[in-house]
Amino acid sequence: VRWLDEDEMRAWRRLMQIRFQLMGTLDRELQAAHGISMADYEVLITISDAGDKGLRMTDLAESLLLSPSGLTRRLDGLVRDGLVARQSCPSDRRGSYAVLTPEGRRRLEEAAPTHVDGVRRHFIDRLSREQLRAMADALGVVTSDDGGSCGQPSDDR
Amino acid sequence: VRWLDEDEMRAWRRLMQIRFQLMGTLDRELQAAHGISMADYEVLITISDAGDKGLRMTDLAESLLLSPSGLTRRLDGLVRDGLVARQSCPSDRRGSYAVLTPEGRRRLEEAAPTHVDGVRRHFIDRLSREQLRAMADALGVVTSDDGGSCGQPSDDR
DNA sequence: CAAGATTGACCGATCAATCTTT
DNA sequence: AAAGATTGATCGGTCAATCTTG
Repeated sequence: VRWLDEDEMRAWRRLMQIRFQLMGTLDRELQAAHGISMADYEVLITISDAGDKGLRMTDLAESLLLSPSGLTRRLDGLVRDGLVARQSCPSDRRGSYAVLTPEGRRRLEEAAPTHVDGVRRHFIDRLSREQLRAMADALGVVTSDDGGSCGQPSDDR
Repeated sequence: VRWLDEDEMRAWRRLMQIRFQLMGTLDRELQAAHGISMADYEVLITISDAGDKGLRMTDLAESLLLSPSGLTRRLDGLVRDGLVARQSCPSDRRGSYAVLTPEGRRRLEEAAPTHVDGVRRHFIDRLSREQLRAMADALGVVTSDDGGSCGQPSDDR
C-alpha cells in the first residue's frame, strides 16, 4: 500500500474538515438571521430555480441528492410551515409538483442575501480569483465520473 | 448584494457536491469490502492515533466533531461489535478511556489499505502535485479561523 | 407490471435532563 | 457546584413495503 505523504494528507484532512465547518457555520448564521436551515434553503432555491411551474418530486429529490422518502419528509415540514405547496399534476395524476407559496418566495428572497454574504465571507472572498478557478477545476476533476456512484441517492448494490 | 459570478458559483457548487459524493463513495466501498462505515473507521483511526492508552471520551468527541451523547452512541455500536472497549480511568473515576480491542486493531489494519486506496482513486491521484498543494493551501485559508463557531483548531502547517 | 409518491420501522445524531465523582 | 459521561425524547434521514395511476 502506498500511504499518503504530507501534501496528500494535508489536502485530504482539510477537505474532510471543511465539510462540517463551512456548512455548519452557514447553517447557524442562516438559522439565526431568518429561522431557516441550510437544508430548507436548498429546497427553496432549487424549486425557485425551476421556474414558476415548480418541480416534480422525483426531479427535486435528484437535485438535492435525497431519497424519495427523504424528500417527502423534508417537504412535509416546509408545507406545514406554509413555504411550499404540493400541486397535483393534471397530465399525470401519479405525480405532483412542489411550488413555492408567496410566503415561501418572500422568505427565500429575504434569506438569499444573508446566504450569499456567508458564502462570500467564509469561502469565496478568502480566495484569489486564481485560487478560485484552480479550486473549481480541481474539484471538477474529482466530482466528475465517480465510477457511476454519483448523482443518485440509492444506487449500485 | 453582490451575487456570485460564474467562477464563484462553479467553485461553490462543486464544493457542496463533493461533500456528498466523495464521502458516499468511500463509505460504500469500505462497507462492501470490510463491513465498516466511514463513521466507524474515523472512530477507530482516531483512537489508534492516540496511542496504546486510548483516548478520553471528551477528547474523542472533540476530534470527531461529535456531541458527547453522539459519541456515546457511536461507541455503543463498536463496543457491542467488540472493536472498542471502555476502560475506566483510575485517577479520575468520572472519566473513561476508549481503547481498541485486538479485534478492533485487526479490523482497522485490514480496512486501512482499502480506505487509502479509495482516497487515492477518487481524489488524490486525480490531481497533479501542484493542484494538490494549491487545493490544500486554499482549503487552509478557508478552514482556519472561521469565527470560532466550530471548535477544532485546524492542523495548519 | 412499472413509475411516482407516501408510510412504517429503524438508525444515528442532537439537546436537555440525569447520575456520579471531584 | 462543576465536569465526565449516559439516557430520554425527538428530529431528519434511509430502506422496504404500500398505494395509486399509467
